[in-house]
Amino acid sequence: MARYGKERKQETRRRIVDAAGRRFKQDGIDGSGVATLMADAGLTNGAFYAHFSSKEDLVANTVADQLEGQRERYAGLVRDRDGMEQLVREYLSSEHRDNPSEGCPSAALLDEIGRCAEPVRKAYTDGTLAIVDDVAGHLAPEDPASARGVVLGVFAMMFGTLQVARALTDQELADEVLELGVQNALASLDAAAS
Amino acid sequence: MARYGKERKQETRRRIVDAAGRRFKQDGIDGSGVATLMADAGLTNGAFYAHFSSKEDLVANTVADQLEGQRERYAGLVRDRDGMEQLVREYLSSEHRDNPSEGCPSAALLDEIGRCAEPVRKAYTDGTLAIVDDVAGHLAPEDPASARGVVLGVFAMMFGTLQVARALTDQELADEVLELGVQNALASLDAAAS
DNA sequence: TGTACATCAGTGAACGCGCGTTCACTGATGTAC
DNA sequence: TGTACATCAGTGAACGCGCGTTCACTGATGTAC
Repeated sequence: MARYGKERKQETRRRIVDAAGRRFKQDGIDGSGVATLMADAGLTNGAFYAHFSSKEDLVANTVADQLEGQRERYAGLVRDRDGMEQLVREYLSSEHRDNPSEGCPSAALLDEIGRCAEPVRKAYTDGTLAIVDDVAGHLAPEDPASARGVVLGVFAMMFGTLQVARALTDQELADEVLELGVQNALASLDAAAS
Repeated sequence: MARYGKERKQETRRRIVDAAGRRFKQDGIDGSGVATLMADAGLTNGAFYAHFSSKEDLVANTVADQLEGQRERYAGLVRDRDGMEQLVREYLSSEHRDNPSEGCPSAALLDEIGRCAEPVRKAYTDGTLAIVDDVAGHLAPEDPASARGVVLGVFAMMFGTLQVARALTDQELADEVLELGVQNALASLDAAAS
């Protein structure tokens, strides 16, 4: 099955990383086995080690890829206040709450990432800071450095809020928490922009 | 080894739940095996099913117990503004960040709890609302119902902030995120109290 | 008071299963002649 | 142009191990006589 052009292997690797991103966010990192991930990607377990040196290596690459995907998703929204508001409202929506596998990796995996070894946390730190710097650069173009902490704080708030909304069995209360989160996030961003 | 008074079995159960709380917060729920938990409690694996019907049963009971422990810890602090500030500063401290096994179960386990079956999420919902109602009742005694959402929002923010601080490899940045979180939390609580 | 018995919390080996990882093999392809 | 060969991504069985759970057994105790 080999001796295709080298881009063929890259495409397969991409399929594995995409499948892992979705599966991790749905079942957790510890909750997703290598054989399942490979089946998701349309392959058998043995092929895994032609692409990654270990499961942890995949986790680090998947975290980086997921965050880069988020950054690109946000890039178009982050250019003006209306876009920022749309970002916040989409993030703290019942659709996002109910579809973790298509959503934000931080909301789905953050406490597990915090328990991972350094390479995974490094990938998380770099990927998150790339997003935060993007947002801070548009929010306060004259002083992005000082906006960085504020933006990271707003994201941290949104991560926790979405996680709480997912854990609560009282859906009405979860909806209320999301809506209050929207108000808080917008207020913080508006304050930082002025 | 039996035929002790019935409080003897309760003490053993308590040891298991305490050990599980610490171990879950350190290694995650999926990352903690029953045999390890029982060894932590000074027992062997077989005794587990004399106390719990399944691992999930233990998880639900441990989540409830951990949150009740948090509630009691907060009860003394929540009575005035100085206490509230102390609560927030201790929560968003580097000590808490660096010692998850002795800390808040929400910060350590929230995304995993969100993936659990209904009984666990119900235990989480009830335990968290007990804390939130305690705080809201002291923060706005004349209208606790309306403060409930605000307080839950502030806690959600603190959960996400501590998780981010744990995941970042840049400790200085993590410290900054914690300090900004303190400011945000206090501002929200003060606004709700007025 | 002393002895035989019933209780049942806790032991530790075993169950089938899925985990992460390894490896001998396959077979479709690009290349060399 | 046609054929033999080298490549290597992917296969699928197997590795040792720990998982959650079950179960026959143990032995310290409270109770009955």
